[in-house]
Amino acid sequence: MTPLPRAFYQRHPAVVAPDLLSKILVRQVDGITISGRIVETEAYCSEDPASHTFRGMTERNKAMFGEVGRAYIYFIHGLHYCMNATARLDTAAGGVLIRALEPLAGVEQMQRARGRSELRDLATGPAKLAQALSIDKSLYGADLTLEGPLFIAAPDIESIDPAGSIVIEATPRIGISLAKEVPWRFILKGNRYLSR
DNA sequence: TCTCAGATTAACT
DNA sequence: GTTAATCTGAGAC
Repeated sequence: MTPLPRAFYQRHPAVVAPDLLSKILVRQVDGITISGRIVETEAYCSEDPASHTFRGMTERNKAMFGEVGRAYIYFIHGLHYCMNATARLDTAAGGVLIRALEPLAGVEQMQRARGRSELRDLATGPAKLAQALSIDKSLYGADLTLEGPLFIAAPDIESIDPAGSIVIEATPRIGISLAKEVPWRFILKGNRYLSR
């Protein structure tokens, strides 16, 4: 499992987001490895009215103004965490929201953390996957390019679907009130583990 | 398909 | 001080 290099994230979020599909999000905690295939992402940048960074830097969003390839984690609606990978090029700030995972390793740990057994109920949404992987503010700013507690890796060559049936579709983003028409949500079309 | 509770962060008045 | 937010789960219909 080799982490994606820093340069991967030194591109516009709308380029990084579709490229993150089929990559592996890895969480290592208490000697347990939890991982999942990324099947749904959304891009946000500082020129984007729907982004947390549109109105400038705050204590909460500062990660998206800093080094790329790090975790931006925020608390939403009073009880859920969501996770972004910071990414940008020629914008003041940017990030890619990881919205859904297909469970690979550590399924039992995910089931424990979520309190549910259904595979399709473990990480099929941004706050669900954060809960399944025990992601909270202690991982804010974690370096995703090093094999640490949280990183993103390219899949092993033998785990790539030989049929090559990967179809990426771009759609409008979910749960935002501005810039609703911008097609910056990217999904592996037909995957069973999308958030909807 | 809809509504609502849950209860932090930050923008806005 | 008020409101809306990159959301989920449960319950009404």
